[in-house]
Amino acid sequence: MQIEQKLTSGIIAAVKALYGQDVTGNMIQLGTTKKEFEGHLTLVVFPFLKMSRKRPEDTAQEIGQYLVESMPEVVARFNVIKGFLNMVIADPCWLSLLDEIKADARWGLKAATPESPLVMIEYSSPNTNKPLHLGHVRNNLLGWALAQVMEANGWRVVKTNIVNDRGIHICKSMLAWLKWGDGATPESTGKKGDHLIGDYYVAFDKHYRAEVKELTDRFVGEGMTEEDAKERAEKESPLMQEARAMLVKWEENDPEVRALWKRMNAWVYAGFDQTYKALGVAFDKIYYESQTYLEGKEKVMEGLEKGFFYRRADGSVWADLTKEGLDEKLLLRADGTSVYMTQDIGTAKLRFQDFPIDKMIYVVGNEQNYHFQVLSILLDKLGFKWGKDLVHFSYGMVELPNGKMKSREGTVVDADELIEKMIDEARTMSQDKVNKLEGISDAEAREIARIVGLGALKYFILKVDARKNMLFNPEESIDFNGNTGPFIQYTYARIRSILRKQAPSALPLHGEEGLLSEKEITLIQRLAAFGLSVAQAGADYNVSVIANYCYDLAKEFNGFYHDFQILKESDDSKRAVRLAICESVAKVLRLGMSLLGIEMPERM
RNA sequence: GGUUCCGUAGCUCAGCUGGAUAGAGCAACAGCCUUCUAAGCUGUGGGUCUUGGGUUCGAAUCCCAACGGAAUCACCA
Repeated sequence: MQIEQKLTSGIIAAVKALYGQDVTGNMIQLGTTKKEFEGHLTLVVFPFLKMSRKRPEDTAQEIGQYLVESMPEVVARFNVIKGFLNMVIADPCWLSLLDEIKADARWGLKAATPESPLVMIEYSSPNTNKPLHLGHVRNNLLGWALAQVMEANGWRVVKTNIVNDRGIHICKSMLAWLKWGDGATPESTGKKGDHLIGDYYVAFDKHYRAEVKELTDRFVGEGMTEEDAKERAEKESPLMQEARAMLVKWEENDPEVRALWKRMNAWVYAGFDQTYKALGVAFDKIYYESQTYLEGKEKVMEGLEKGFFYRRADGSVWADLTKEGLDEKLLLRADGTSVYMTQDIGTAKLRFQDFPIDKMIYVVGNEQNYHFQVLSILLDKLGFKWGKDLVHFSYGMVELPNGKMKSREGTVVDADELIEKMIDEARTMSQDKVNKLEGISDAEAREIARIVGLGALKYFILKVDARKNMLFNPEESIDFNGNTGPFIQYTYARIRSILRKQAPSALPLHGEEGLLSEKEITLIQRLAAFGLSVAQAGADYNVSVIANYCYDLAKEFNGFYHDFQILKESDDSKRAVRLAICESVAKVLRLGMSLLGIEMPERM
């Protein structure tokens, strides 16, 4: 950083001295010099041509000359190609920069203070009627990583989860369990609670569809059209009617239904906790929809009084958003019960009571873009200061080679199974390389496989832009070579192996010419840029920036590792520099990957 | 139809706050382990950046339009 700053003020002085004009910071375009040219930093001089009234080449030449003369300790020499001024930065600058990086344990990261603005991030938000799948995995990993990135940008962060623990879908599982469960529990079956409940949800669906089909056929036999018959069958299905009756009982606080509900939800939570723990995600505050779903009404009534909303003849309450280019949106049904939107308003109210929120980020799939567009307008109207600028961190779907995941067709990729499979594959992989893990206990080997397997999975998901739909091919998607989590972990493990043999010593800060190679300077330059990636990831809500940064750094380091000796370098100064680079690369890789929630193994 | 998002190598993706000859990985082929961990490194082949206009000294990047794909437009959540 410091080098760019020095250069910037040097350039401002140069233009002033040469052309007698003031330049603003944004006219100064300093970039990394392309590999095929000599130099480290490049100034684009086109913006200055109007001041110099000279050809690009001459302008660049003049500025370069001025810089070399005025600040030789920074700009050692330069060359000009068209309108580009390529500058070679003097070695001592790089050395002191490396020293700075080495000394800072949290290089590139900002720290929050009690006065920092507070951002609440909602993510995960599961239904309690079935286990988590790959879509949830993407949500959870993104939410966690985003929280880390915001923290690294100096925000105070509250991670929250709104659990959808009530509604007809839960009743379906409950009913199925009562009918066909025969008292099965996680203990009696040895099944994870969420999977057990999921099984009954599926069972309900299966029976329900059979029932609907049977009824439809009967109605068709009685002369109805296929379409009408199906509609009637769905309406009259005894199973569905039973489920609805159960929901009514639940809302009436029926002790028996409530007791069963609590019992079954507890099983699911135990299961979720296990999956969350395996994924390495956690929450600061969990809200339950059963406790919040009534909260929104008051706010809606308030909006009604203030004339933001209106009431229809049947008593239902609506928001008219046609002026905003959207539709009219229902907020309260005619019977006074709330809908999804109302609940989100209520949750917002509770959250604002609990925390002094400056910014709210919802990590929710892109199928709900419209919902959040509306929610933002409504919260703004209702006076939430962060409503207008709420962020819907909208991520794309995970698709399988044959299309979308569909629970009905059994094409859902289960989160627990996937995690287990990744760890197994990492284990198999490392067993092919026994020589490396010699003398390692079985427990350690398992821990490494866990770190690497999860690293592969997490990196695979987080390296792509969250907005895009992504393809997951169970057979070939998750690799351990190339642009992958294990590649970066492996780079880290190799460095750690070196550092175990020799710790870095103090740097020679005024090395003689030729102490640093171009590869080393490139690495220092890249290390220095970590903070920029962190800032960009935070500003754009784009965690993939961090993943790509880590990959580039690891790739760059591997080239260096291949070409240069480190421990065997006989020149003490050179060895000290190389060890410092090793240590710094390892540190920044660890920091970067930890923003993604990816752990790093000391060996693998 | 309205709204939002996406379109870059055979495949999966970077690059998008305008800058030099558009980059990685996978897959294919050819090399590199008696030397710090080969989950690595090096090389070869592979591109009308969907198309057409516009702005600019300069466009994959910004603007407009078309085409192609996705999501959504529920008294489900």
